[in-house]
Amino acid sequence: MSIIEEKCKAKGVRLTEQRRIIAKVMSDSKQTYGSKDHPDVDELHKRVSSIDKNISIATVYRTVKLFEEAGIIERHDFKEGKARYEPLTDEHHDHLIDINTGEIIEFVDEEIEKLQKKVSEKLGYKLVDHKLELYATKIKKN
Amino acid sequence: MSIIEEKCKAKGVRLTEQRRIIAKVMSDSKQTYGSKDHPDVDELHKRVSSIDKNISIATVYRTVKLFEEAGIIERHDFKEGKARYEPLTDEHHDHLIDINTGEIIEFVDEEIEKLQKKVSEKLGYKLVDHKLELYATKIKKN
DNA sequence: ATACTTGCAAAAGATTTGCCGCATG
DNA sequence: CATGCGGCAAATCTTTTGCAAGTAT
Repeated sequence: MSIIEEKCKAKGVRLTEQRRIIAKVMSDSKQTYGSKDHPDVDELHKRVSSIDKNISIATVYRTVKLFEEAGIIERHDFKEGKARYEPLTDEHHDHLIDINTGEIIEFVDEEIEKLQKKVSEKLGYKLVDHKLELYATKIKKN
Repeated sequence: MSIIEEKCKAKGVRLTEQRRIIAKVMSDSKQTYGSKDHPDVDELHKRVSSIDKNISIATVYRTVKLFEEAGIIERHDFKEGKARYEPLTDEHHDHLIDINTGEIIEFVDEEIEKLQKKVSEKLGYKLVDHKLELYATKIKKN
C-alpha cells in the first residue's frame, strides 16, 4: 500500500481502484523520476494509463484536487499556465526554477521561513501558507 | 502623457491610440483604485472601454503581454486561474494575500531579499527573478 | 441500500491567433 | 508606402461539470 494511500485512509478519504492507482503514481514520483519530479495532470494521466488505460483524465483532475484539499499532495503554479503536483512531505521546502532548462531544485532556508512569519505578524496577519519561487540561471564554472 | 507611455517611448515600443489608453489606465491604477489595485484583463478591459468602447479584449491581452515583455508592467499569477497586473516600479515588493477577503498588501523586506540571493548562489545559480507570496488571515484585535 | 464515483463528452474560462482592412512611423 | 496593429470570431489549452451507470461502505 502506497504512502499516499495510507494517508487517505488516515484522513478518511474514500478509496477506489482509480484513486489507489493515482495515489501510487504520486507516491512513486520522486523515487522513480528523481527529486526534481513535479508532474502535471497530463503527465500523471500518462503514468496512470500505463497501469490502467481506462482511467480518464477527468478522474485525474478530480483526484488530484481531492488529494490537495485533503492536504496530501501539493499543487504548484509555476509560470506555465498549468498546475504541477508533488507529494506533501513533513519538511516543507521552496523551489528554485532554472529559467533556461526548467529544472526544479528544492531548498529550505529556516531563516527565510522565520522572517516571513515575522513580516506577516508585523502587518497584522497570521501566516497560513506561502509560496517562494526563485527564478535563476546556472552559474558557469570556468 | 502617462508614465507608462513615457516608458514605452524610452524603450522604443510603438504607440497607438489603443496602447496609449491602456498605458494610461495602467498608470492611473494605484492612484485611482488604491495601492492594493492589481487589475486582471477583464477589469482592464472595462476601464479602457469607459474611455474608448471599441477597444477589444484581444488588444488588451496583446498589449498587456507586450508591456510585460518590455519590462514596463508586472504580471502576477495569484491562486485564481487568471493573471493580474500592476505597473512596475523601481522599488520591488512582494505580496501578502488575505485568503478571506482577497485583499492584497504589498511589502518589502530587505533581509529576505538578501537571503534569497544567498540561497541561489549557494545552489550555484544567479537569481534573476523571484516570487514571494504570503497567504494569511487577519489577526482579530480584541 | 445509498451516497459517492467514474467515463464521456460537452461546457466553461482564460488566453491566443488567423485574417484582412487600417493606422503608424 | 511598408510594416505592423487592431477587431472580430474562431481556435486552443487547461480545468470543470452534467449525466447515466457502476461501486464502495
